[in-house]
Amino acid sequence: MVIATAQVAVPVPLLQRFDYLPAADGQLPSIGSRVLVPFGRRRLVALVVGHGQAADSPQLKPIERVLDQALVEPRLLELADWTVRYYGCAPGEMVNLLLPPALRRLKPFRPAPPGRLAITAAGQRADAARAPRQAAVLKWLEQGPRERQELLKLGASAAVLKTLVDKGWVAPAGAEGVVALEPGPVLNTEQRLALAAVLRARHRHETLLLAGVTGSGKTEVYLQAARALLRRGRQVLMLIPEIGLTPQLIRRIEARLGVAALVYHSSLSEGERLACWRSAASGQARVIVGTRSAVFLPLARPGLIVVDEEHDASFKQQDGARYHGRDVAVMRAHLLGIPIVLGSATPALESLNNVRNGRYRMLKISRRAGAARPPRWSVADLRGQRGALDSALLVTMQRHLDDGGQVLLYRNRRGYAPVLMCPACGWQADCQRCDAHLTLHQGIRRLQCHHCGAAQRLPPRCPACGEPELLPLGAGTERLEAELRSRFPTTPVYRVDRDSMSRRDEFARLLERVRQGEPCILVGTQMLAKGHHLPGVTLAAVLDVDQALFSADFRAPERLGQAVCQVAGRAGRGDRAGRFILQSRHPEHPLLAQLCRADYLSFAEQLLDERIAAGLPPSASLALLKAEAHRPESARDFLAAAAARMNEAEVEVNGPIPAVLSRRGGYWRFQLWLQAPRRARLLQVLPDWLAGLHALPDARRVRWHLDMDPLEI
DNA sequence: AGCACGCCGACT
DNA sequence: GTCGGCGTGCTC
Repeated sequence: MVIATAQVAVPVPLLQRFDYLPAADGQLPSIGSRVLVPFGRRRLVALVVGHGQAADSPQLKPIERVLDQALVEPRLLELADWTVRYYGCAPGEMVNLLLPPALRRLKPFRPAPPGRLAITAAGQRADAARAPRQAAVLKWLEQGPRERQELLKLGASAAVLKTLVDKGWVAPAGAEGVVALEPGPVLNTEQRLALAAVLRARHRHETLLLAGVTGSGKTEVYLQAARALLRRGRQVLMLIPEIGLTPQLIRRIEARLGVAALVYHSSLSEGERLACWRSAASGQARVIVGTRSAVFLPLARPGLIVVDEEHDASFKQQDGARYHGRDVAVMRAHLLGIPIVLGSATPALESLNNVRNGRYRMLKISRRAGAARPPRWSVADLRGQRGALDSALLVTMQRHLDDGGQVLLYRNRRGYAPVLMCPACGWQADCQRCDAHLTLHQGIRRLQCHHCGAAQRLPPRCPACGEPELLPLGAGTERLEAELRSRFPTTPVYRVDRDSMSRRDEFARLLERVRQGEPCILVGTQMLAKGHHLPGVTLAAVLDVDQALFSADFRAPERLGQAVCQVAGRAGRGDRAGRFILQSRHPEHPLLAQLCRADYLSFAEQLLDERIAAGLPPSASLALLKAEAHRPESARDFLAAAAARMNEAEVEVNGPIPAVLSRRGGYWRFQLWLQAPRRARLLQVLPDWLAGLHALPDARRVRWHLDMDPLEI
């Protein structure tokens, strides 16, 4: 006998859905319902993803309770389903993708009091003359939203705050509605054309790649497009790579669009995430800015998706469901039938390839906004130089500082020195658990492994031979900072990296100070290069590009070009001309010549030709099966068994080969390359193959996962 | 992933 | 005599 069942995605790493009988009331919950199900000896929060029929069998259990009928709308379910199938992960991951943590808990979630409070429109009209304590709070909030903690410190009591929230005079910041509007700049011709193209697509799906040089005012295009859709009552979702500078972005969006913008990312508290999730689902949140996980936020009236800095690798999730936020966003816009704008000064080759094959439309902005001009480029030859800084660069720096300019130096290595060596016996400080050197951090007198986090005190002498003077080799940002301080004693030197900017507002405050315009030197890592507008910077330099020139990773040239162009893009964004210098010991390297000769887009088009010629992504589809184990043979044998089971002529299998970092955190890492000229074919054969791997005896002894469209090899 | 069951070594 | 190590089996 067959009976009707609910197909349920249960959050376990198994490749099946599970069938359940209706709950005690006999009704099957509708698709998208959040349910509580018995699972083994446990009870789990899960999602109904389908209805079906199954042969009646004693192993079928009834759903214990329906927590929310039809909580997740079908199109979002479809998106999550596409994601788990495309990336080869367990259907149960859908639960993690679709529900905020608060709704994945067994216990009903008690929302914590909101972090930031703001006065509402009703609160502004309210007459609280008879309630002096409430009036005081309203007065404080008239100057802008404040932290709850801050209000309590000022003397508000929790009871007063609760009363105000209950009356609707005060609300969690972001839900308060209209903010004062600020006029924006006038768009130039290219910006207007880009905006017009986005607006033409407003009733249908189209992927628009907004390739605008650094400083070209891409954000302004997003904002005006967003405004048009907001006017039609639609919501706008904007994805950004990292949360570093969201407060500034939020302020700008609110000031220009006159509506509250909500933030969604994983470092919010569970309560805040839930509030944002609900607000997005209800349609109350008009603009939502978030990191990749926000791509799965429910939207009542979606109108436009924007992915800013679409080339950025942080859109790729590196654990759990390893999805690419940009690519899922494109799929979502497709399912919703709405336009999506991918913006970048340095688009990913994947996106450029999609322009070539007609899937995306390119919108170019080739000139900077306002009066700013592109910086002048040159390469400095580091050969024969003793320190990490070329002497000609130092002279140029001095000249720019004397002229009242600011200098920005990029070095992609934090710490004092990447290697610590004994000059007597050749010993080097290496990580015990990784195939890597330890980085010297002089300030805290420690050696740190940047791959596994291991740290130890700085040894007073060589552990191998007793030599007391150990030699730091190479220079990270910390050493550069010290060297710059001694060479420019009267100029402020600011270091920007994860070590020096531990608190988020610290960096924001520094940027604020730098924008005052006083001459200074900024030295830092990625953090410094990403999208900041620093009009006072007239000179920017990349201090060492050489390791990228000879990397084994086929994406290294692309990443190098992106980093270089982003750093160059920091120079000359104000009214003064900018200068950009690349330091290298291989100034004649063709890649550098190519980069300097052309703009990023021609450089990238050429790289794309080379990739296509070599049959590498994005022309071919690539997936990596990555495995790691304490014993190297376990990982290698597992992958070898996996390789033997792939019997598809169209899928080329390579490996197992050791990963670039062959040992990390005590695990030996290997990978198997699966490459196919046609993505569809690869996707077709993967599910059965993966299911077979789960059944392999070694599958439990080895940590492994599939990485579809890997960015890190 | 959890969580149980099960079968072998050092402890009150 | 038992507490607990982790191998392996199962989850609608």
